[in-house]
Amino acid sequence: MPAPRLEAGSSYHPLSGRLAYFADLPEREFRIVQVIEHRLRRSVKARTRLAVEGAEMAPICVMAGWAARVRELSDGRRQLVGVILPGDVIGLSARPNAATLANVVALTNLKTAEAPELAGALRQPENFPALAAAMDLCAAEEEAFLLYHLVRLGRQTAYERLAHLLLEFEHRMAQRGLGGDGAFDMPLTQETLGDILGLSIVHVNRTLQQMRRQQVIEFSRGRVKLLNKAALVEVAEFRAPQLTAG
Amino acid sequence: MPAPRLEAGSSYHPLSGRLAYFADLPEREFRIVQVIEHRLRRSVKARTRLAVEGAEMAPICVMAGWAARVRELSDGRRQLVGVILPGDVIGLSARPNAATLANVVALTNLKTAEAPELAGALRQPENFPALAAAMDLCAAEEEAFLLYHLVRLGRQTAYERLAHLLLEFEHRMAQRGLGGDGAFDMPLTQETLGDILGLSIVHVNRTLQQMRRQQVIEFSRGRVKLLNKAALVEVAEFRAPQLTAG
DNA sequence: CGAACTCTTGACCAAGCTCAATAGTCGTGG
DNA sequence: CCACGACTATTGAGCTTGGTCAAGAGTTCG
Repeated sequence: MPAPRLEAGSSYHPLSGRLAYFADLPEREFRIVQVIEHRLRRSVKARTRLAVEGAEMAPICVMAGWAARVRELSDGRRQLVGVILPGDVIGLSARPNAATLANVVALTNLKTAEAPELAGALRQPENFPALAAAMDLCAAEEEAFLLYHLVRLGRQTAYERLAHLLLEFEHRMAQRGLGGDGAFDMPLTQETLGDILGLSIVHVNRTLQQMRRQQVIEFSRGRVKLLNKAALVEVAEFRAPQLTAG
Repeated sequence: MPAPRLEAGSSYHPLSGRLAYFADLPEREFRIVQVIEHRLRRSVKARTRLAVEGAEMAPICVMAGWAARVRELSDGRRQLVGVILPGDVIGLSARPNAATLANVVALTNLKTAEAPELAGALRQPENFPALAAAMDLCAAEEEAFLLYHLVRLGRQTAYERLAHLLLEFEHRMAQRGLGGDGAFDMPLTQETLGDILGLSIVHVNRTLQQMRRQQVIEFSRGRVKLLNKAALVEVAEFRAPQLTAG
């Protein structure tokens, strides 16, 4: 696995990057996030199972590397039902004893940090109003991405699916201060992209080639550059999630 | 639209049927549910839009009829990202000002009842512990169904998708006291099934015919009977969601 | 430096789509 | 209560997107 490339500034702190996107945290609440980000990080090897479907788990924040929620069929087919980027938290639920709904596996080597404070804050929103609100918005955004995923799989062509997925990744990475200007690290194999997009590895390859030939993307050694974002937005009908009413 | 067929007993009360499945509500909390169920119901015509993406909305319980969460592409392709059955509540969020994430449309004529009390209970779980817990489980179950939906669309064949969907419906309908013995009302056109399953109307038809020929299902005039549930479970790899740890 | 992944490309195949035509159903208005 | 119009279901024919199989070339890491 390629070592995570480090961007300027906030990239070391993807969790606070993400939460800051959703709410302005007052000093007292921000300190909780800092505690998590400075906590000793655990190294996790690629392919390790981080969570088991049906089991309970304590909240963990992914600080570096990518992971995914996975469902598998008995004959080996598998579908990634969610992609977890640096700054995402897994095992976070307002409800104690919540069962995890899908296995979670590390797609690359990871650095993780435990984050029990976040579960606590979620259960006492009156004490951590901004933090709880930001986490609620994170949860809503995750649901929005699930809906994106459904539309991609149900009604879009391979080309549209891939374009839409890349735009989602670009949006999410930029949000947490990783990448910018349409460029970001995407340490995924084409096989993994296939398991996300519901496509065969061969077809993922051909679709990538087509986008390269048309000069709308670059993608090599784990780094993506969107060369013609407007064209991608157009074909994929991508719109960033709109989470607040008004 | 066919008039909703009425089953024995709790079918008039799909909301309490559903909540009772998840928690034993003490008298005091159950009364809230009864208030909602005896409230004057509003008739909603098929195809009416019940919620608009990005807008805020007050909680509404569907008491009879089916609805769906929908995403549409500009060229007319559409994907139903969730199916709403009697007893399901839409617009329920712990967070005030929550934007709806997808349009909601009535698939049949509906009877609906406003349910603001549920939002209140969700925000004061200490006052309504059983009710809040039941609603949390409902929300978890809904997420589990979203994951089912992703696997169907991403990695299953048309036959498997349809089998899996029918089993999900059977499970959900039985849970709220509608149908039983593998039979239930499903007032959906084949076009709608296609928009759920990511298939063309023609292919839905052929797949249904195949199942009928094999005598694993009956489906006519809005009523489904699963004649060989074991076979369906086997091909679709269906497992009812497991929501609590331990 | 070799083993194990990963990517790439060609050739062929098939699940599922589109188009088209016909037959049934259902709800509504007269 | 019936007839009409609008949906809805069914079926055939031919096509396309994306899958499978296979083989070779790059990478990467121990």
